[in-house]
Amino acid sequence: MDIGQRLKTIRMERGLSQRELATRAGLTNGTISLIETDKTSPSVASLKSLLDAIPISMAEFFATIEDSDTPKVFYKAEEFTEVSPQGPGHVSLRQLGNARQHTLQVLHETYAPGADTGPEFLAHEGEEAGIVTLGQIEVTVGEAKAILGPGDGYLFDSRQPHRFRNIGDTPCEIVSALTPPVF
Amino acid sequence: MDIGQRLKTIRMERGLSQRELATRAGLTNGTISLIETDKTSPSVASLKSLLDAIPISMAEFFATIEDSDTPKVFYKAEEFTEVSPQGPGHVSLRQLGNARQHTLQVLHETYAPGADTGPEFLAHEGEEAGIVTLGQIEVTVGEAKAILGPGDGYLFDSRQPHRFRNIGDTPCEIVSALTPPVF
DNA sequence: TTATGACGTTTAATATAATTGTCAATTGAG
DNA sequence: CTCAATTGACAATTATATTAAACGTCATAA
Repeated sequence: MDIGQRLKTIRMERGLSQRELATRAGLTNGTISLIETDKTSPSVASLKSLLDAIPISMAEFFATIEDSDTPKVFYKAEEFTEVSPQGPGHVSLRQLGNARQHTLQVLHETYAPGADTGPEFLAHEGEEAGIVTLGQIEVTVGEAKAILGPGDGYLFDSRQPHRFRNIGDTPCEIVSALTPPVF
Repeated sequence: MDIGQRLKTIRMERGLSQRELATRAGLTNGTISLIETDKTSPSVASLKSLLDAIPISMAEFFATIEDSDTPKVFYKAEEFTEVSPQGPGHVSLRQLGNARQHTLQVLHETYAPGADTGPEFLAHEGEEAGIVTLGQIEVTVGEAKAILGPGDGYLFDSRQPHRFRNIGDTPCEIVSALTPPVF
C-alpha cells in the first residue's frame, strides 16, 4: 500500500512542509514524519484530518494508490484473500482476486490433516472443479467417493451434495474453480 | 463520516458476524464492536485487514461514504477547511469546499486583535472581494487605505499589493471571494 | 425450566500510535 | 564564511487503539 509515500507525494505537490500540514490538521510534525516513513499506521481519524487539510478526499487518496485504471490481472500469493467461514483453521480457502466482480471464482485450498468440510454436505448452484497439487484427499460427490492425489482432479455439478476430507497425515492442497462464485 | 455504520452495513450485507469477520481479518470481535459503535478510530492497517477480508477496496469503502454522485452543494460551518499557512493562529482562513475543483474560492476569514497579514504585501493573479461581518479592519490596497466595519466591503485586482490589519481590540470577521483560487 | 450456542457489547491489561522535546542537516541572508 | 531559521528524523513520554476475557441477550433444543 505505502500510505507514507502517497502522503508525502501529495504533500510535496502542494508545496507543504510537514510542520505546515501538521498545524493545519491539528497534529504534530513528528506524527507526519512517522507516517511518511511507514513507522506507524495512522488512525483513519488522523489520516482524515491530514487529507482534509491538504485538501483531498479519502476516496481520491486511496483510489490512485490501489485501483489502477487497467483492471488487475496478476496477483501475488500474499494478495489472495481468505474466505473460509471459520478463518484459516483446518480448512483454508484463499480466493484469487475479488470474485464479486467476476463470474469465475478460483480458490487455493489447503486442508490440514484430518480437516473435513463436515458431515453436512455442501450444495449450491453452478459447477465446480479442481486439481490436487499436494497430499491426498477423500472427495465424496453424491453416491460417488474417491481418494485423489497430486495431479488428480474432479468436476461436478455443485447441486450435487459434496464433501472433502483429508484422511492422510500431511496437508493437502487443491486449486479449484467455481462458477458462479459462491461467496 | 461514520466509519462504524459503513462497516457494519457492509458486513451485514455479506452476512458476516463480527467474530467471523474478525478471524478472517486476524483481529478480534471486540475490536470490530468498538469500531462499529464509533468508540475508537481504527488504524488504516486494521481497516485494510477488515476490508480485505470482506472483501472491498479502501477506495470503494470511502467512495460511497463521502463522495455522492451529486456534487456537494451545502457545507456546514465545521466542514470548512483551514487554509491559513500558519494554521488558525492570529489569522484564520476557512475555505468553503474544495477550491481546487472550482474557479471560485470563498473564505471565512477571522483576524484576532492585532492580527496582520504582514508588512510584505500580498500579490497574485485574479480578483478579490469581501464584506466585513464583524469588528473592524484596516485594509491597504496599493496606495489606498481604509478602515472597514460591518457591512463595508472591498473589491480589487489581486495584482495590486494588499494587506489586512485588525487594529481594533475585538476579533474581525470577513467573508471574501477570490477567483481564481490562490491555494 | 435448564442448558447450549451465537451474537454484540463492555472492561482491564497490553500493544501501539501520537506528542513532546531535541537533534543534525539544509537553506538563505548578511 | 557565520548566523538564524527551517526542514525532517529520532528517543522518551503520554494518549489511544487493540487484545483477551468476561458479560447480557437472544434464540433453539433438551
